[in-house]
Amino acid sequence: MNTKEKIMDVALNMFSERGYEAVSIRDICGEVGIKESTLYYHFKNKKDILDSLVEKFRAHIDGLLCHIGEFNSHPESKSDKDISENMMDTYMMDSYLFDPFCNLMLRLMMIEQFHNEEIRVLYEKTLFTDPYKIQMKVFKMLAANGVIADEEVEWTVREYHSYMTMLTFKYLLNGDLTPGRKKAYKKEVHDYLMRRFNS
Amino acid sequence: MNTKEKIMDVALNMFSERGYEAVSIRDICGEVGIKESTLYYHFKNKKDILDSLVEKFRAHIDGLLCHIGEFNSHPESKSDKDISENMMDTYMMDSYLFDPFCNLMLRLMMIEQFHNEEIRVLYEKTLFTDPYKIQMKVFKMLAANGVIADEEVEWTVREYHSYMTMLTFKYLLNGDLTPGRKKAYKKEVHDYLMRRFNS
DNA sequence: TCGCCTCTCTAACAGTTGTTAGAGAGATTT
DNA sequence: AAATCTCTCTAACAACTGTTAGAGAGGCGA
Repeated sequence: MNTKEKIMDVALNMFSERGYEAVSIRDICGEVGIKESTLYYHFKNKKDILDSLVEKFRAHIDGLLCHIGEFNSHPESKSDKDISENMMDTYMMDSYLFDPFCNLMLRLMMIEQFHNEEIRVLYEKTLFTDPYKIQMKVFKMLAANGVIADEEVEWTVREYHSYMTMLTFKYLLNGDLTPGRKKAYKKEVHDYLMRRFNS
Repeated sequence: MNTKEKIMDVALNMFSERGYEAVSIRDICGEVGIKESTLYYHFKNKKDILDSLVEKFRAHIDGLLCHIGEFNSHPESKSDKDISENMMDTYMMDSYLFDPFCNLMLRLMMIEQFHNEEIRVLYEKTLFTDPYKIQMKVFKMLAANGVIADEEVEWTVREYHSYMTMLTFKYLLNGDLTPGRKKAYKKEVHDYLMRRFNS
């Protein structure tokens, strides 16, 4: 990890805990182990660090969404049962909520969205719009395979989406992401899936 | 509204948009129209403003929860139908989510919870634990009145709670609380209630 | 009228903020 | 060997931070 990456890593950790404005250049440099002027060799100003993080995040989720799209068009490798059990907790929200970079970016976006419209739009897309779209895609596929009825799709997706969103805010975007909270999240997801789709 | 109240009002508006640390004493005093030293006559330091807001919020929700408790013990004044339609969107979450003071406090708590354990606990209680408890109480009453089956109560509450929580984050705690977002929230609540309990 | 209480002011403090100019060290290219 | 490029440093800047000492003005009861 080079200096520029180290700066972004440290900055994200600090921004996601205390907010962008509350973190000083000296806080970041102290943690990285460089002088302030060195930071200005890699970034043109403080805002540039935030912009770079947002840009990196965009590229990151574009990659993930693209990967999910590919998976959806080649589902033959798995049985229907596997899809309903496995896909949901492996390929949908978890992949970008458990990932440390995405998780910290979401925290940062949760803080900054109130006074930064660009971040607000990205925040809404990442937590609400995109997951809903992906989940809709998956459930439509399940309906096409006869696993659930066509007319149930819309409200099944809405309920599923709301449940996962609530669990995300309650366990993954609440305080530190401790092993305990991760475990509680996984248990709740499992309990919901068992009751809703395996009974 | 006296000076102290004006300071708290302005401070809450600024804290809830930019976060506690990002707002300076001079920002607040400038907006209120007083000199910095005057602020220190009313508050012993900056942290004291935040603490006073949290204290005021605690008293505020205690009052609301108490009021809901009273209402629940005198339900005779309404018919069963009224309860299932009216109580849900009038007495449960809306009362403290639409209220401007509570809404701004929740935004502030959303920002500060990541580095303030006291606020994190209050945040979790306000958005997750308390609403779930209240909703459980209401649905148990509905079950006692034969409106829904006893064994359905737990998961009905879980689903209802998750749906309302998702809508809260999506519409009431996302960007400015515009009339448009308020209206969209109400429409989604109405659609959900119609489908889930009136079909 | 006197002193007291409540509230606001002017003026300043030491420390922190984002940012820049310019120099030096090491590696790579000419 | 000379020149260039990449990266880091020292040292400073003006503006801003939270906070305080102390004075002044208006209203109150004695």
